Parts: sequence; C-alpha cells; structure tokens
Amino acid sequence: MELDKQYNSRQVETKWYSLWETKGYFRPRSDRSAYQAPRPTDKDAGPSYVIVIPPPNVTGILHMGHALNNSIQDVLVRWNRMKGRDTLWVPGVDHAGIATQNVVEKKLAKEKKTRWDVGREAFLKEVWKWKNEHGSTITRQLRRLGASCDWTRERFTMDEGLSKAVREAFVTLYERGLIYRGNYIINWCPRCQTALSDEEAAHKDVQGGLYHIKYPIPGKSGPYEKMGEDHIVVATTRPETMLGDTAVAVHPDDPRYKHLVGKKVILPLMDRQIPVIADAFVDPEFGTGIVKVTPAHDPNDFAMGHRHHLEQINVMTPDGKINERGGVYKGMDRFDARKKIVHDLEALGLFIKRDSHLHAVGHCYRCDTVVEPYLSKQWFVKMQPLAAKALKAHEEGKTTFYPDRWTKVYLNWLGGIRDWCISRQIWWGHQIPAWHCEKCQAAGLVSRDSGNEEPKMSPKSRVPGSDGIIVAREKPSKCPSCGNTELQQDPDVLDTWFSSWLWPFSTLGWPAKTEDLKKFYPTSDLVTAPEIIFFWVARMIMAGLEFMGEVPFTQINIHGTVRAATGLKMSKSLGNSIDPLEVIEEMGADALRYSLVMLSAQDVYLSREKFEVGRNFANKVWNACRFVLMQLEGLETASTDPGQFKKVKLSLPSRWILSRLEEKAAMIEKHLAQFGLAQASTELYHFVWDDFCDWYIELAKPMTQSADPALKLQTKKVLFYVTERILRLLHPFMPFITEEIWQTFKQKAADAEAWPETIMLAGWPHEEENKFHNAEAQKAIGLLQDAVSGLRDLRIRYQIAPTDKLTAVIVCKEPGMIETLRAFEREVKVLGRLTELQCVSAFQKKGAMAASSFAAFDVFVPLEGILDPEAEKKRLQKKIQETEQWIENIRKKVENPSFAAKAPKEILEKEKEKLNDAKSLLVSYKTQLAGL
RNA sequence: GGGCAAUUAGCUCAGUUGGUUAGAGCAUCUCCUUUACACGGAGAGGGUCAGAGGUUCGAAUCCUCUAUUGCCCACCA
Repeated sequence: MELDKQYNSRQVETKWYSLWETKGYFRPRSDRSAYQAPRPTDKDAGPSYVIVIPPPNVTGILHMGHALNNSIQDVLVRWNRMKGRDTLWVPGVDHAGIATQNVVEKKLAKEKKTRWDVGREAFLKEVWKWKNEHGSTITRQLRRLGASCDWTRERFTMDEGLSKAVREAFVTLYERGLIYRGNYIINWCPRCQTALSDEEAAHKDVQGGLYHIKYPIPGKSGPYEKMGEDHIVVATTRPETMLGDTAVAVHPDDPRYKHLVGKKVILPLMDRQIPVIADAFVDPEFGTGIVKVTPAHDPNDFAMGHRHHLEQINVMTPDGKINERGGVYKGMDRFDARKKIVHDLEALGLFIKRDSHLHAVGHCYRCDTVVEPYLSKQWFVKMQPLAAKALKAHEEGKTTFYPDRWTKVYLNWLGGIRDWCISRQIWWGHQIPAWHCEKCQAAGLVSRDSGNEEPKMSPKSRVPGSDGIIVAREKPSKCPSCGNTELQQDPDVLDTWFSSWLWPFSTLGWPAKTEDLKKFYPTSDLVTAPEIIFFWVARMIMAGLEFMGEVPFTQINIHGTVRAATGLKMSKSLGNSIDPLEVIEEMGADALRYSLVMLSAQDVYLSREKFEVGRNFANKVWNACRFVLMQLEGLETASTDPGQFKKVKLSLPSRWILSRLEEKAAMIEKHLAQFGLAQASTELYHFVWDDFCDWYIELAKPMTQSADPALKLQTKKVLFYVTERILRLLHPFMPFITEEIWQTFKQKAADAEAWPETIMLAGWPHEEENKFHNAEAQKAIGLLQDAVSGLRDLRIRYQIAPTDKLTAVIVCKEPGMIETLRAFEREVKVLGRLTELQCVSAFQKKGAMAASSFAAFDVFVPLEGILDPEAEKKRLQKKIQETEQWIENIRKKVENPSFAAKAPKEILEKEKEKLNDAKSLLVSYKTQLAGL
C-alpha cells in the first residue's frame, strides 16, 4: 500500500470516521474492553478525562464558532485519549425553546396558521416531527469535523432522562425555597410573546428621543388647557407608557420641587389626577428632575411603586398593543401610539420638545424585537444562595479560568446576580411541574403568588397545596388540600437554560445514581466561548454545587470569538459567514481544524484565505510522508522502538533531529497542558516544516543514497521513527490525514503487531521515553545551516544558477571548530551544490572572491569575472557600518558597571559572546574590504 | 457610566516570568519545474513595536496618562 500522489481528504475522512465510530474507539476505555490502551507505560494516564460539549442549538447548523470550539475540544480529547486516560466526551443538543418554536411557527405561517389555530398538542407534534427530521444536522456536521464524541451517549435536553432531571431540579429548588412565583417586571418580547431572562434581553445603544411633556397642576376648575403656566415638565423616552402613570416623582431634597410633594398633577390624555411623590431614586440632574412613575412598565418605577404603594396600571397587551386601559389608544401598536400621543399632546400644547437621546434598549436575543419591561406573573429562581456557593467554591480554588482575565468577569456577575426568570409563555420546552387547583385559588388561598411584594427568601407557607399550587415530580392525582381532582398544569415552560445548566450531570444519568455519574463526575475541562459565561458556565457551576455538591468541572477554557475579517461577529444574517462545511469540502477537515487552532490565541478574524495555512500544511505532511515511505522500500526493520538507536553510532543529522524531536515534543506537551493550543500547533508546524522537511529530509537524501549500507539503513530507520512520532504528535490536530498515513506506515513496520488498530489509541510520544538530547549536534547543525545559507546567499547575490559549478572554501576562524566543520563537509557540499569544498583554518585569498561571513567562519567562493569590486565594496562598507553600530550598542551595555553588577551571569555571558561574535564578523568584513 | 481586550512589516497575527541586531504566514519582487511537495524550494525588500511620560543596568514586554478600535456589563427616566 502506497499513498496516492494526491491527498483525497473527502474519501479519507468518511472512511476513517465511520470506522472509528463503529469500532467504538470514541467510547471510554472502560466501555471497550477489547481496545485497552496499548501502551500502559504512559506515565500520564491518570484520572479519567471528561468533557461535555456545549450543546448546540437543535435548530442550528455548524458555524465557525462551533467549528473552533469543537476543534479545540477534540484536540484535548484525542490528546488525553492518546495519553491513556479513560476519556469520555458526551455530545448532544439542546431544544432551544424559542428558536425552535419560531422555526415551526414560521412554517405554520406559510399556511396562514398560528400555533393557537392548531392547538398545543398538535403544535408540539409538529415540533417533534421537525426535530426528528432536521434536528441532527449539526451532529452530522460535527462528525464531518472529526469530533470524537461518544455518540452512544448522545443526549437531547428534551429526552426522557433529561426531562426527569429538569423536574427533579425544579422540585428540589422549590422545596428548598429557592423558586418562587410572583408579579414582577420582566423583559417581555411582544413578538415571541414570552418573558425573557435578563441575559436574554441584549442591550443595544439606540438613538432615541427624550420627550419633554407638561403635566398640568390642577387649579380651581376647568380643563387643563386653561391652566396657563401652572404645570410641571417630565422627561421620558417612552411617552406611550404615560397612559399607565400613577405618580410623578422628585428627589426629596430638590428645592425646586419640594413644595409640590404631596400635591397632585393632572395626567394629560387620561385626565387622571396623580400624586407627586418624593423618592431618592430620582436624579435631580437628569432631564427636568421630575420622573413620571409607571409601575407596570418600568423596573425602577415598579420598585418606587412598592415604596409608595402605588397602583400598577398595565396598559399593554402581550403583543405590544395598547389595551383597554389605554383609553382611546386601545388597539394601537406601542410605537404607533407613541407617535399619536406626541401628536395629541402637541395639539393640546403640552408637548415641549424631543431631544435626541442615546440610550440602551433591550432587544430579544432570538428575534431582535425591542423588549418591553412588562408586569406579569412569572416563576423565578432565587439566585443569591446559589451564587454564594459558587463564590465559595472559587475561593477554595475549585474553579480556574483560562485565560485568567475571565475570572473577574465571572465573579462580578455572581456578585451582582439577580433572580432568574425561568418561565416562558411558549409551548416547546419542559412544562413547569406545577399544578393549579382552581378551587383553592378561588377560595382565596393565594398568598404565595399575589405579587406586589419583594421576593422573600422563605415562602410564607410550605404546606403543599395551601396556595392552590402543587409542585411535584409527577402529576398529582388530587389536590392535597381540598381533594379536587381537576388540576391544571401550569401552561408555561421553562427557560431552555434551565435544562442546560444541569448538563454535566444530567447527561450522565442524574438524578439516578448511575455508574457513569460515579465515574465521570465531576468532569475535567469545559471549553467554550465567552458569550455564554453567564448563560451557561456560571449556571452550570451553581447547579453542580446545588444538586451534586461539587463543581461540575475545575478548568474552564474560554477561547476567542470567531469574527469576520471586518471585525463583526460572524453571522448568517449579516451575510459575512464562512460555512465550515464548504471549507471542509474544499480543503479538508484537517486543514480547517489546524487553521482554526493556530489562530485561536485570541479572537479569530476569519477570511477564506486563512484556511490555506492548514491546507498547505496538510499537503506538506502528506508529501513528506510519501517521501519517507518511498525510502522504506525493501526495508524490513523499521520500528518505533527508541532502543534501536542505542548501540548505533548515528550520523550528525540524525542525532540532531532526534534531539529536536524530543525538545519540541516536550514543548508541545507543556503548551497543551495549559490550553496553549495555538502555541502548540505553531511549534509543531515549524518543527515539521522547517526542521524536519527543510533540513532533515534534505540532509537525509544523500545519506539514503550512500554507499555505506549502515548509514543508509540507520537513516531510513530514523526517518521512519521520527515521522511516525510526528504523526502521533499531529493526530489530535489532524486526525484524518495522520490516521491514513499511519496505517500505511504500520504495514511497513517490523513491530506492527505491537501497534494498536488505530493511531487514536497509539500512545502520546512522551519526551521522557527516550534520551536523545544532544546539544553538540544542535550546535553543529546550526553551523551547517549557516554554511549552506551562506552559499545560497552567494549564489543569489551573484546570480549563479543552481546548476552552475561552484567551489568553496570554508575558513574557520574559531580554533577547535575546524573538526566540527569538517564533520559535515559532505552535507554542505551536497546542499550547497558544490563540486568542491575545502575546510581550512588559514587562507590566502587568490583572485576575485566573495564571502559570506559568520562569527565562526567565512565561506569563500571564487567569482572570477563576475565580482563587481565597486558593488562589493559598497556592500562591505554598509556591513561594517552596521556591525560597528552593533558592537557599540553591546559595548555600552556590557561596560556599564550596573549591568555587570545586576544582570544575571547568564545574560552577561551571552552579551560577551555576542560582542566577540560581532568583533569577529567585523574583522572578516574589514579583511575582505582590504583585499578588494 | 463601569469593566475588559487590542494597537508590532502592505495585510493577518506570534512574541513565553523584562535580556536575540524585533519574528512568522499571506502579499510584493528575484531566482529555481533538482525524481516528497509549485498547496513547493532558495533569497530579497519592508517595522521609531499607536503617542507621551515613568520604573530599570536593560522595556514591544512592567506602571501612569492620552488616542483610536472592538467587546462585555449597567434600571438615570
């Protein structure tokens, strides 16, 4: 079996993925006894390694953010799996309540139907049908990416087990007094017609208006247009809410208005008298210093209403129209009503002006409609007690964020946490496990949810049913209070995140005490984007502590956001997205993954060209391996055993590459251990490309053609050994191409029976497995590289074609170095394409020659008839000038007494060495100039 | 209003706890179809490391301020 000349990513990817999956390689080791890790020597095989996928939205398709997130996770999972740890990656999707419902509602709208037309049951059937037909798009796409999830454990937030977990969590919190119901101002989306949590109302700066309106002060009698100057002025951004005003407020210490407190003003258009109250919330500096108070339509006013026992007048319908309490404006859309009201006020002479005003307005995160602060009865989770546990866990060092700066963001949010509105007035989701007893409610036993009260830590009564609401895990047969069997389940469903926050343990079987839960909880790492720290990460930590008594994961890796090259967030609606699947089709999943990971050091600004790095690299790897395979023709003894080189006197390049491999593997390991995937992949890229391909393979070529059979053999063995290890180092990043190549390598290996079935289960090359470190070899190859570069430079400088004959003399300036130079004379001759090469320690220049100079040596080539003395003179003068400047700089540094006194010895040595090198160079240049 | 990032070559970005004559990829230019690879090889040009102060023997790196950009949070109507 040989590798095709062209790498066919499509074919390779589908072939290997289905094989991996069907053979069960993605499952934890403990689940696949037939495939035990083949290398028990792995020192890092420690506790199990578990991560949970951030469940993507069931309506979603794979976008670049997912591709990045899952590439990173897959690198970590594959790396840990190779290290021999019992590894589990649980995949799944969430039901995305509002988003999914919207999709199906849109479908219905095409038939000119609404969900109310078809009814709840039939509608839910439709949603399930949609889910079953389209809900697996994203998981199919994750497979294309190569994500090595254990699909046998795939979960859906609405499946039976997770629904049970949701009910368990809800009831438990209720019993602990951490769930309450009440009338409060929440964010209401008039389009989706549901409540939203604070996190779901995205604030955006909007250029709006600040409307100044006169509220007349009533005189003796008569209509207010005759009140003359007797009025106050309020400023508001939402004039339409004035229909529900029940007071105006001033600051208690504001001298301008002190006399008004306790008096009444007339609410225009509604002709109601409302009181002037004093409240410290009012900022005398803002606007006119007078605020209209609308307790049913503004959270601040709501609070103020509480303090002053004001009536709450809700003037809006759930779909954002003015209701019957809005008088003549009834039935108008809120924004139309705003215009009409301003117009009417103008007509009455009560409208003063509209100032342009920039302010933050909440928008529905699903449909971008302006949300309305709206008074309604909702279910809430009391968050402070949960947050307190999370804060304590952090103090105890149980949660660590990478990079660290996110810690503060997380802690700040926890510190200022507000209660979580969890009920949604939609149908797709977990229906709230609460049942209403209409008899009890009619009897007036509704103490718990009467609203108009600040939420209490402990409800007044815990006796089930006493308030007409029964919260239970399963539907109760009758009301425990009155025996009524006609119980109605609360129609609302729970926020989708109420199921997502249980994900780390609900997917492992909770509330049942399963083996998985015992073995795999808490999980190891969480990898996610910063956008969902509040939505998901913080809440998972709180849920883990509350329900499991333990944080769900200890390391939280927050990676960058994927953005389009323009800097905007990538999104389909903006038309600036790049479809990862297209990139996979075009360049391969490995290319996509490698490019993304290399760029992931911070926010990722993407354009299509950026994936060329990965594509080119994959191609490079493929071809380098093809070359190595060609060398293995007829070789029977290729093996992965490091011991094979113990008794062999290896060539200098081989000693060098083995030393580099060891060094780089250690560095890559170090980076991976601290989520430095970008650094790790970059190191690997340069090692493979620069060290291995550009130098070692080039150096190896002549050796594999050598007349010396021993040299020939050992070189091929080293090529095989190093390449096989490179494949394993690359595998977490490029799973497909490495598997494909590795399998062909396996067929050439003498120790193939010791190889596992897949590279996935081959051990991770550990730097301590062998001891190839060799400083001398590294130094010598450094000199070799200089010599070869010097020759290439000379060829280019004087336009000598590569095919032209060239001889050279290397003049060693450093005593003792001559032996080293002679040691690789042959290699320099080949790489420099020389017909002849001499290494000498003293040299008398004859005829026209030019040189490349280095600290340790000069490389001379004869250039009879080519050398232009004038140009050469100029070049050398420039070099001399540069070098003198350099020497001057170092000298200044070295001769500074403070430097000598304070700098570490190492640095001092280094600087002195540099100075000597520079001086040596200068001598070379000057000698050359003199000889012209 | 508060907070966090970013600002380094034409473009996109690296730059580890302060110590290389500041790097890479792409783009540009020159040369090379040498039997792994033109998705390649060998070279070249190109930067006062946003600006100003400060700490230090030494600053792209640490501190302060300023400017520009982006993001997150926030109940001043």
